[in-house]
Amino acid sequence: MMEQIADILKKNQLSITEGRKKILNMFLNSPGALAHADIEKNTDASFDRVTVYRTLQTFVEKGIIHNIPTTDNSILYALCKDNCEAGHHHDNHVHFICDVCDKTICLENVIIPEVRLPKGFTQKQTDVVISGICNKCK
Amino acid sequence: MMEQIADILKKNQLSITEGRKKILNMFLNSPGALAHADIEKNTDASFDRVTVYRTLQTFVEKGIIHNIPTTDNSILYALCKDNCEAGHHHDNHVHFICDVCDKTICLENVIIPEVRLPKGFTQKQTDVVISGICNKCK
DNA sequence: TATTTTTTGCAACATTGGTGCAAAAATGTA
DNA sequence: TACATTTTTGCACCAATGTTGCAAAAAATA
Repeated sequence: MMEQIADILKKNQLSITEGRKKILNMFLNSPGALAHADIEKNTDASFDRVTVYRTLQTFVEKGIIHNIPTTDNSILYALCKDNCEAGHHHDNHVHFICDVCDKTICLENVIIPEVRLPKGFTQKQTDVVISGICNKCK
Repeated sequence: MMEQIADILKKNQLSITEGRKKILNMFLNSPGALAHADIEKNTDASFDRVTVYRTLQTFVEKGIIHNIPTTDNSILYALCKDNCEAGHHHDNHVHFICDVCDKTICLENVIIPEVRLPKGFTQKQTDVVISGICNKCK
């Protein structure tokens, strides 16, 4: 398991450090998305706040994680699937926020439908955020 | 015009104050969404920061405005159309964020296509945020 | 107009995010 | 393994954003 994590870091030309391994491990073991606070408040590993910020930034740049739009002023991060590359996210799945457990889940299999924009608009990225009740809370 | 504004406030059982009138007016005259900072940095009206926060909160609660999901840690607000009621938003249009002018536009006529969720998920609200280049910047 | 209720502004605080720099850790090389 | 180089980390400090309590001011009500 820890081998797999080191591999991911190596593949992305990142130094293998305790912090990065532990944070990446959190994502691999999390069913949903994580906020900065979730990582900082992790009990069995304490990093400096700044380290967490920088690690998350690095992971986003490398295409290991992506961030998810939210209606409050928080930033959520989730693991990218294999088709994300450094500096280029292909993030075409739906994000689901559960009103009960408050978790955000990437619905990898739900593809975003095509949206036809009015004339003159050029479309680059489309984010779909659906809220409701998830399969575990119903 | 100012009459219309007072009416909206009255209809929502809100005291009619200078601050609320001016902030609501900004929304009525804005083609797109507004951030807290846009309102605070408004030149011809200066309110206390706290007043702006509280006014926006109140407007969201009353269903006058709604907030739009973003991938950064900002909150965007936009006017609700008539079918929003207090505590109950029906916000089924697409939001467009222009990468050039950085404005957010509600595309009222672009209806969100139906998304089929996996079994067990109940859908309440769907937000679609598309980024790219708007019709004015192209 | 007078009284009651609501809203505002101020001060103080909490949280979140960013920067520069020296110490520490990781990497590459002999 | 030991060393030099590069990268990352932690600390101190700063800036922006958001919140709360409370007295003064404004709006609604009688």
